[in-house]
Amino acid sequence: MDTRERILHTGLELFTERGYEGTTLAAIAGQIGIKKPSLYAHFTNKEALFLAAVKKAVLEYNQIVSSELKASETESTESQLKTLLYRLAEVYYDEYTISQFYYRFLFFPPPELAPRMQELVVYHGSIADQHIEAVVQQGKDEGEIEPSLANDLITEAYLTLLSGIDFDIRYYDFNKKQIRTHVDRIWQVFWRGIRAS
Amino acid sequence: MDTRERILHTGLELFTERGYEGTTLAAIAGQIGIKKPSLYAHFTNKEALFLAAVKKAVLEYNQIVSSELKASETESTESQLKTLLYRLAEVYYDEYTISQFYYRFLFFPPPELAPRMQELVVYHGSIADQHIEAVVQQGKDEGEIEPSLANDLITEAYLTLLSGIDFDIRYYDFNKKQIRTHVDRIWQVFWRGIRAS
DNA sequence: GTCTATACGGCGATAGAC
DNA sequence: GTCTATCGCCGTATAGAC
Repeated sequence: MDTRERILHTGLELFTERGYEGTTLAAIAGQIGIKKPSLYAHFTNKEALFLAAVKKAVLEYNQIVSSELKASETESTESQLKTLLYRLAEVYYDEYTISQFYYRFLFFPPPELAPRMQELVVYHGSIADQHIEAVVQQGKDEGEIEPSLANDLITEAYLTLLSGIDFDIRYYDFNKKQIRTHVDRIWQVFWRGIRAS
Repeated sequence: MDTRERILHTGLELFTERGYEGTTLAAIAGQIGIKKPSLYAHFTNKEALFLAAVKKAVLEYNQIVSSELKASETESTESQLKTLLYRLAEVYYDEYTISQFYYRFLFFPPPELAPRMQELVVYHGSIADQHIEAVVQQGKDEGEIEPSLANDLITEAYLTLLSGIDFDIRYYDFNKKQIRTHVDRIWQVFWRGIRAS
């Protein structure tokens, strides 16, 4: 990993933990074993460093989500949708820094940088949307899912469920095992809500 | 409102918008028309001011949630649970500063203050838990809700749905009308999941 | 309880040698 | 590309008059 990458990597960690104003350039430099002024050989200033970290986080996070979506196997629709919930929830643990950074600054950006950050954020929502709608349609074709419920309605509910799980992980500080149990439990209600009657 | 209260009020606003390190004492003082050193007549230092704001936010937020819970009327179980979702979601808009402050610093506290903050946070989860379980039980008694689903299972799913709505408001930047539509839509799936078959 | 004046440190950023 | 040295500014916090 070259120096620029090491700076971004450490920057992501520290910005995640301490926020934009709470993170000093000296701390970033110190953690990778160089001095503060050396950073300026790689980035024009603190803002540019931070925005480069945002770009990296957005790209990586979307890539992680995409790869989890693609990895879904050809199981039953129910198990496919449920497995996807596990996987996307577990991104929080397996890619802790990226996902914490992503949500921290998506929800609470430094006000003066918010305009320039929005250009960098490409909503992955639409990618997930399409994928889930396709699985839902497959579930209908196979007679597993209630045909009278519109695909986009089911997808919307599913994504809100996913949001809720994401929220709960942070709010209740669930560990990986607790999250599995949590997903298992609420899935019973959700599946009952969309399965063919 | 006395000066101490005005300081806390403005502090909540600025901490919410700019974070702990991003908020300066001069900015707080300036916004209420006094000078920076005057703050020290009311709080021993910045940390104490912030922790007092945290205490205020936690108390007010829990009070708001509690009063929304108590306000539920004697309608059908379905409409009662659905109305509660609207109300709790709309707290975000009606009490924007308090609820943003609450979640910002619950999820992303200044690391050095996290220990002292935890003492101040009393989870309102258990209050909501009990209330919702009672409504669920009532729904079973009246034959509206599927009796084979455990009360705590339904409550857990309901609260995750609420978390998801909270998350979506912030993530998609929904306005009040969009949130009503969103809740209406996902409620169809959730209700189908818990209603008596 | 508010003010002016000021101390003190740490911040982002630059200059210039190697 | 990294360093030492240093600048200028602004942050929290204190002293002491009114």
